[in-house]
Amino acid sequence: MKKKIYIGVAWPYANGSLHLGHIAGCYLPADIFARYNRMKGRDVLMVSGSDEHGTPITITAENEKTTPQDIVDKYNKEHTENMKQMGISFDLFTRTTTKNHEKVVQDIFLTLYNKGYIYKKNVKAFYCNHCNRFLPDRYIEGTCPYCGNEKARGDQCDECGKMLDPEELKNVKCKICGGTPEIKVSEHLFFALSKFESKLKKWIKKNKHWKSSVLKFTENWLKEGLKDRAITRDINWGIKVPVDGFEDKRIYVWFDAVIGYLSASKEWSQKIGSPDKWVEWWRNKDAKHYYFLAKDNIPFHTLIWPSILMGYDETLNLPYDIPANEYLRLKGEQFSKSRGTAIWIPNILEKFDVDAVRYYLSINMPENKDTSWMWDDFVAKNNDELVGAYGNFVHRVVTFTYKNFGEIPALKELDDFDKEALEKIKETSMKVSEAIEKCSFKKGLRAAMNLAQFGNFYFDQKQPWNLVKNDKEGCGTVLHICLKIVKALAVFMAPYLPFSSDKIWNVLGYKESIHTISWDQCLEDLKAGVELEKPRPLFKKLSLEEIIVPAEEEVFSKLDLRVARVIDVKDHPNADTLYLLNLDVGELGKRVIVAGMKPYYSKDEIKGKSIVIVSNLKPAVIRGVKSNGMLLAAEDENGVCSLLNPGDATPGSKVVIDGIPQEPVNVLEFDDFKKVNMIVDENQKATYKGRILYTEKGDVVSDRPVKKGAKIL
RNA sequence: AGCGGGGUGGGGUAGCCAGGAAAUCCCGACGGGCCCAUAACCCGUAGAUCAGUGGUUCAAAUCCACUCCCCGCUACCA
Repeated sequence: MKKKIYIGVAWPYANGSLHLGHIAGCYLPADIFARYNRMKGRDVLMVSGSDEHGTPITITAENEKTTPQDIVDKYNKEHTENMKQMGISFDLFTRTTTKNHEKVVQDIFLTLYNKGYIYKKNVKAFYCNHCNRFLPDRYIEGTCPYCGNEKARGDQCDECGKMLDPEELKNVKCKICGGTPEIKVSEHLFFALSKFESKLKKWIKKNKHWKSSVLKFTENWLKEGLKDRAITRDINWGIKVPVDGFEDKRIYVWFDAVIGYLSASKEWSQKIGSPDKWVEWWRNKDAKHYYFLAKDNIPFHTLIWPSILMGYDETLNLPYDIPANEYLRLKGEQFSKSRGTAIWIPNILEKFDVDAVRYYLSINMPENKDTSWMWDDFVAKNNDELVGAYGNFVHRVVTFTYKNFGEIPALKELDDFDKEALEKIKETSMKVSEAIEKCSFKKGLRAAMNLAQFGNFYFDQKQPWNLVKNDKEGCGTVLHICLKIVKALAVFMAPYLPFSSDKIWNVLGYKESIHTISWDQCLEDLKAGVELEKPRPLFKKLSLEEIIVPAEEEVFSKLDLRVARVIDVKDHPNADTLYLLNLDVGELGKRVIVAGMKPYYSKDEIKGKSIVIVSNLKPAVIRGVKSNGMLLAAEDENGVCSLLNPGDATPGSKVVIDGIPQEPVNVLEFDDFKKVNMIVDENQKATYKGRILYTEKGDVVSDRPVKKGAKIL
């Protein structure tokens, strides 16, 4: 029987688009691994799906005035589409809202319940009689017992930063209706994680081949002792609890999502018409289970999911390896759905070839530490490595052969260098294999790229352009070897760059897809005489200017910078360094903003001044007071802080710069604003990208002398 | 400030978890070669006290302690 490889990939949460961080973190490595193993002749089963239950989705639905089902349908469709576009070769990408999944989850739940691994326990929680529901912590507001802030949330006080238990709050209110909720006892079901502690410890001892970060993380959790966790929630969006008396509750998302690994395997079996097929992966001792996920997901896969499996059915396979990745950041910031800084898959695929993106994500994969998506680096690696080294080698070889022979020439006499070249292919095959088997994907790619470089070297040394004139046979041999290298490269790159590899395969005259062939094909002979197709360049060069400049200026144009006059200054009631400024913003009316200028300016100094504000910044509550925008101030490397002075421009008038159109958005996210880097120049003028900010009355300058290059925030 | 992750030639990195001849690869710089190829490719040269200090050891980038700096999350960053 063929070796079985099971690949489970983290389930993307269905309340937002996928971004590059998701792909680099788990989908791409999983796909590389899957494609490689299929070529190695192993039976691969790779599954995942959208994670579609839980509170955040219900909140998104409320915000968008629609139903959870709509939200989930929308993102499941998008995720499915994006996975396909990125070339992620799932055997099944499903969702947690299927009947099958519900059935499997309930079965596991009930079994664990009957075995005593799930038990009832009373929990105190706030219940709103008016809304007729239990309130999650974040829907509770009350007076903080520590600092007296009246708007502390159930889980935390924004004023003093203390973590709270909802019961500690005084004057508790329901955030939804404003009514007064009461504490009610609610019965919930708990999963007895603690009962698995010793078993888990034993099991983990056997898993020394895990990545150190995964091992360390898990051991830390175990050290602190495992706590039983509530696995039911007082909401109505989720899987029904198959226990009497829990009709109003649902199974908690994290519990249902991990079970997707099993339920999806079963669903896949049904879909291919052999419903018991999943057993070959799950009850076969020789099958190996791999789980791909990002670091924030580690304990769910190293502790919780194994516990569920152990408790449910001892004969099921536990994870063999969990090569969790770190994070991919965008220029130092983490990719995240909740912040506006990500690069979304739907957008990026409009602009770039999939394989170019896959190449950069692969060569830059956050295998051992966080890495960054840097646009200049993306362009450099695309142009110098993918296009320059790999693409160019393939193209120069195929083009040259096509022009001079039109077909694959025969292999004749070999000299030592030729033999070395053929040996190099074998060697690379081993290196790439070994690396991918160990989930060292970067290493594998690099090994393949080295072969491309060697190919260029060989081609150069052999000078076929000279040979063709007086030794056509010898020239043919050289090209035959080069084409063998090209063929091998297509195989080695197939897991990483599936689309371009397929193209090369066809150019070489093969009719089938490269993804159906065996890895060992990389060493097999080429048939002389096969006609070549007319070659086209595989990859395109990119230019940084086209990519990056519009992106940043786009953000600047969203700003609505205005002149404002300070009418009044007060101390912030709950902060040492903050003022409340009452501003006159002309046509935009009057408003209050919070400003951290107390250490730098006295009240008298500020009062009456004209300043510059970002008027369309998303309002934020800062220590209990809502701030409607923020003022611009400069701070230099010595810590000198200065307001920006718009001269005697009228309140409400616009602050603009030349060359960038003004298209202010209604609400500007703070994260977007942060991307705009304005500085003070040597003449004390406020600038963006070397262009001076000005109003109808003249240039905006720094109120106090600051050093050149002072950052404006 | 709390938690987490890092600091290796100009930039980006590998190696460090299982210490051993002063260190990998890519880009960049400089010099040379080639002209088949998407002004691509090939060869050569320069360039690192492996953040700092102290310790363990016959031996440390690799182990331990402390310090400094950077980044992410959280926060009276607005």
